Amino acid sequence: MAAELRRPERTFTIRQLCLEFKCTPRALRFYEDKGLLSPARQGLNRIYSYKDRARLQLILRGKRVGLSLAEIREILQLYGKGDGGAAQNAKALRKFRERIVAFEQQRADIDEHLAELRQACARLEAFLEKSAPDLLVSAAEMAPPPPSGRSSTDRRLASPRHA
Amino acid sequence: MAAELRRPERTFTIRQLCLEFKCTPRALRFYEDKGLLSPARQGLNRIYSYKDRARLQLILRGKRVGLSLAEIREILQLYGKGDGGAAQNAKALRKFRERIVAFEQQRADIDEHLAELRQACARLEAFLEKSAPDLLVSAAEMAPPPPSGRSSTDRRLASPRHA
DNA sequence: TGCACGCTTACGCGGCGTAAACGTCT
DNA sequence: GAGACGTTTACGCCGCGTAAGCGTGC
Repeated sequence: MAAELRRPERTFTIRQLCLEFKCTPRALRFYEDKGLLSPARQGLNRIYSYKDRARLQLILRGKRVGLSLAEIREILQLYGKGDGGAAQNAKALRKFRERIVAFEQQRADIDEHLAELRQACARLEAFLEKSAPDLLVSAAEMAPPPPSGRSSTDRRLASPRHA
Repeated sequence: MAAELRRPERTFTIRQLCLEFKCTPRALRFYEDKGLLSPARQGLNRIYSYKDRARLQLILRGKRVGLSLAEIREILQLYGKGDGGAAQNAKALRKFRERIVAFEQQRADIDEHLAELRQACARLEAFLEKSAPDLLVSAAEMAPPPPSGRSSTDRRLASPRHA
C-alpha cells in the first residue's frame, strides 16, 4: 500500500507542458524569469510538478482574459497564504471585475472605430468610383478562400498596435 | 495684391501642433524618426507647414483606427504620386477594410473573454460567499465616484496586454 | 556522427515615456 | 539669473521571438 502513492509524483519536462498548453519553452522560461514559476531542477534541466502545472494553467487563463503578468503574479503570490485560498480568490475576483470593465470600454471604443472606418470607406469608395474606378475593388471580391468553417479555438486577441 | 497671399504661409511650432492635437513633442519627433514627418528646420528647430499638419492629422486618424505606423507610412508615401491621390486613396481603402475585419474579429474575441470572465466571477462569488463572506465586496459597491457625465473624447484603445 | 533536447545570454520589435544634459531667447 | 521653449542621445516598458553558442544523452 505504501509503495503505491495516490499521485505517482508525476513530473513534466518543459516540452511536455508546452505541447499540452500550446506555448513555447521561451515563454515558460520567461515566466520563470518574471517570478511566476519556479520549477525544480535536475542539474540544469527544469522539472515541473503538478503544482507548477496548475500555476501555469492559472497564468494562461489570466493571460487569456487580459491580465498582465504582473497582475497574475500578484494573484499567484497569495497562494498558500493559509486562508484556504480565500485571499487569492478575492484578489482574483477584483482583478476579473476590473477586466470586465476594461473590456466593456474597449468594446465601445471598437464600435466607435468601426463606425469611423465604415464612414471613411464609404467616402473613399465614392471618390474612387468617380476618379479611378479601375482601382476600385468591391468589398465583395475580397473573401475568395472557400468558406470553410473557421474554428474559433485558440484565437488570440489581435490587439491594436498602439498599445 | 501680391503682398497678400491667400494662405499666409502659416507655420507651426512643435508645441502648437501638440496642443492642437493633444500629443507630445516626443511623439512628433518619433514619427519624424520613423519617416512619417519631415518638417523644415530653422537652425535646429522644427518648422511645421500646413502640409505637415495635414500629414499629422492623417497619422493620428490612422492610429485611432488601429493602423500601425508602418502602414500609415505606406499610405503617406503614395501622396503626390501624380494620380491625384487615387493610388493613396485606394491603398487607404484596402487598409481600412482590413482593419474593419480585424476589429470585428477582436470584438468577437472580447465577447468570448467577457463570457469567460463573468463565469469565473460567478464561481468566485459563490465560493467566497460560503468561505469568507467578509472578503466579498459586491459588484454594486464598486462605482462610488459621482456619476458625472463622462465625455467620450480622446479615448484611447485600452488594449489587452498580451499584444 | 549526428540529431533532439536542454541550457544560457542577449538583441529585437512597437510606440513612445522619461530622463539627462545642453542651447537659446526673453 | 530664472524660466519657457527648443534640441540631442539613450535607456525603460511588456511579452516574448529569434538567434547564437554551448552541453548532454541516444
